[in-house]
Amino acid sequence: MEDVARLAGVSRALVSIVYRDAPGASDATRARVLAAGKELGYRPDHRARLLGRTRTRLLGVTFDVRAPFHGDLVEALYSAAEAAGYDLALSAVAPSRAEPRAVQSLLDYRCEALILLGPQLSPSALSALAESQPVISIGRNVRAAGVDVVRTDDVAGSRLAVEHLLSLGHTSILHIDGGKTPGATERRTGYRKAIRHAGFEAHVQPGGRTEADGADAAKTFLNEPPPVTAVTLFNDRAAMGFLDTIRQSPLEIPADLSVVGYDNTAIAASSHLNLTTVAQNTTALATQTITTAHARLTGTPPTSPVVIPPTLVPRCTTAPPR
Amino acid sequence: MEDVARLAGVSRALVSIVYRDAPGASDATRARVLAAGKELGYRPDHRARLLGRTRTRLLGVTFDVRAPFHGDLVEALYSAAEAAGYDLALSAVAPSRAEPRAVQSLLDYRCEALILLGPQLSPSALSALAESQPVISIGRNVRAAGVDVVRTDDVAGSRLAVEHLLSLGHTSILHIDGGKTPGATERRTGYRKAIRHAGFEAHVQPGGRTEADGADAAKTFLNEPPPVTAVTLFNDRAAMGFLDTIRQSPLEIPADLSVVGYDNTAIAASSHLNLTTVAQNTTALATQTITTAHARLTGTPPTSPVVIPPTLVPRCTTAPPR
DNA sequence: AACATCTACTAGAGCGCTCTAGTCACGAGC
DNA sequence: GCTCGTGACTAGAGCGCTCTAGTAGATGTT
Repeated sequence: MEDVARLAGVSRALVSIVYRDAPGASDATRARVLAAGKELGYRPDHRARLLGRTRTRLLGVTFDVRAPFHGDLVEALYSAAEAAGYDLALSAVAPSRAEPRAVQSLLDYRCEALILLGPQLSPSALSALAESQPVISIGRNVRAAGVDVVRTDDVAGSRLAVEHLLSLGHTSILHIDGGKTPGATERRTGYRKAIRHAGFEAHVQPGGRTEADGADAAKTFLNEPPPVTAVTLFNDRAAMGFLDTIRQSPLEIPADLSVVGYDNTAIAASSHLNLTTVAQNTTALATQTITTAHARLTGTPPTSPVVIPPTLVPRCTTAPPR
Repeated sequence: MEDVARLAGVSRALVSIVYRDAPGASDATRARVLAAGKELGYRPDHRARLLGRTRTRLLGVTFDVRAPFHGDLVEALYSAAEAAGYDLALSAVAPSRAEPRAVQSLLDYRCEALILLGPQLSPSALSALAESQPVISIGRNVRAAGVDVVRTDDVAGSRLAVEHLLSLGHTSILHIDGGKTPGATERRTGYRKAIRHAGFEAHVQPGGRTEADGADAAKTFLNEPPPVTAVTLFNDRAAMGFLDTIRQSPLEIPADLSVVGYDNTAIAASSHLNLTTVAQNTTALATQTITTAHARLTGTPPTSPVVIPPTLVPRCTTAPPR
C-alpha cells in the first residue's frame, strides 16, 4: 500500500479512500492511484481491513461435502450473502472432520454468525455456541435457546407428496423414513397426517438418507412386498438407491409402483431419473437465513423459526395405479 | 487479550506465549492464563495473528460443489493440510459463481497458494495467476507456465479398466468419453492404447461428466446397439446415469453388458450400485498437492507434474461376456 | 564476592489496513 | 478584506496479535 501511495505520489490514506470507493478523492487522483495499484499488482488485504472494524461482515457456513442438497444451498447462500453485503466462509463437514471441528475453524476466523446446514450437534452444544454469536440452523428444526431456525415446512412437503399420490388414485401408500436425520420426524408426521386425513392407513418403513439406505429399503420391500401402490421417501438420495434396486426387479415404475422423493436435487431433475419430488425453495431458504443473521447482528429480533413452503415437482415416477 | 492479561495479572505478551504454546511461561502462570481466558471466552483472532507474520499458512481451494469426487478430495486435503501445518480456505464454484470469482475471493484472503480442483480456466489465465503465487491444478493436466499439476495417471487408469475387461474375455469394448472435461483426453487415450495393444478395434462414443450425459449416452446406445459386450465410461456419475437407463431396457448387467466407471466415489461403492470402477488415490493426490505447495512456498523446486497411479476396484457390474 | 547463565516475564514496535481529526487552498458571501 | 464553507488531501492512532529486545531475579561457577 505504501508502495502504491509513493508511486501515485499520494498518502496511504488516499489509497485507502480510492480502494474503498469512498468520497474524498478527485477523479484524476483516483485514476492515478488505481493505475499505480494495477502496475504493482496491489490488492487490499481483506484481513487487515477487517481488523480495524468491529463488524467483519463474515458469515461462517458448515456444510456436508457429501450432500448434494447442501451444494445447492451453498450456492444460493453465496448469492444471498453477496446481495446483503456479507462474505461467506465455508467449512466442510466430512467423515474425518466432525462438526465441532468445522465450527471451531470458523470461530477462529471471527465470523459474525454461524450458519449450520442440517447440524447434528446437540441442542445444548448449539445453545452454548449461540451465546457468543448468532447461530442459524437450516433444515433442522432444533429447539435450543438462542438458536434461530430456517427450514422448509416438511410436514407440508410430505403432505404434498401424499396428496399428489391420492389425487392419482392411490389409496395404499408407504413412507420410507429418514431415521434420525434432521427433518425426518417432520416428513414422517406430514405423511401420517395426510394419510389419516384421507381416511387410509399409514405404513412406515425405516430407512435413511443415503443411496445405500434407499437400496437396503428396496431389498426389504422386495422381500416381503407390502400391499402398496406408491412409496414416498425421505429424500432424493434414498429414492435413487431405492429406484436403482427396484428397477432390477420385475416391478415397473411408475406402472406398478409410484415413487416420490424429496429435495429436488439436480440429479432428481436430470432427464434419466425424472423423479417426482418435493422441492425445497433453496433461494428462499438462503435469503431468509441471511435476513435472520442480519437481523440478529443489528439487534432486531428476528422472526424464528422461518418456515418456507415447499412445492411438488411432478415428473415421471408417479402415475395412477394399475 | 488485554482483559485476559489483566485478569491473570500478566502482560499481553505472556498471554500470547501461552496461547501459542511457546516456551517462556511457567506451568502455574500458563494454567492461570488459560483459566482467565476460558472465563472470558477468549479465542485468539486468527486474522490478527497472521497479520504480523509474512507467512499466512493459508491454502486456498476452489472446488465444484456439485462434483462428489471433489468432496472426497476436499476431505483428504483437510487432513493433508493439517498434518503439514497449513490451513484451508474453501471457495465453491457453482453455476452462478464462476471460477474467476471463486479465485478472487481466495486472493482477498491472502492465501499463500491456490489449489484448483479440475480448473476450467485457460492456460494463460492460470499462468497469470501463477505469477503472484503458486498455483496447483489437481486432475487437469494443464500445460501453463508456473502451474504445477498433481493428477492421476488417467491413461493408466483407462488401461486398467480395459485390461480388466480383456481378462474377463471381452474383445469388443466401447468407451463413452467425457467430452472436454479435464482428464477426458487422457482417459480416451488410455482406452485406445490398451485396446489396440491387445489387437482389437477402438470404439468411442461422445459422452460427458454428468448423470444426464451418461443417461443420454445410454439412449443413443440402446437406439442402435453397437456390437460390444462391455463399456467403460468417463466417470462414475456418467456410469450411474448410463446404468439407470440401461436397467430400464431388457439388457442385463453384467450378463449382457459389463460396465466400468471411474473415480470410485462413495455412491459407486454403495452396495446397491456396486460399480466396478477405477479408484483415484485421493489421499496421495492430497498429500502430494500439499507437498508441492509447501515446496513452492519454501523455495524448493517441486517435481511437477506429480502423477499418481490409480487402482482398479472390481465390483459387480463386470463379468465374462455371455 | 563477582560474574555468567538460566527462567519468567514485560515494553513496545510493527503487520496492513481504516478512521478521526486535522491542514491547506480556493472561491463564495457579506 | 474578512470570514466561512468545501473539496482534496495527510498525519497518526488504533484494530488484535506476534516478535525482538530487554529486565529482574534465582541459580550455578570460580
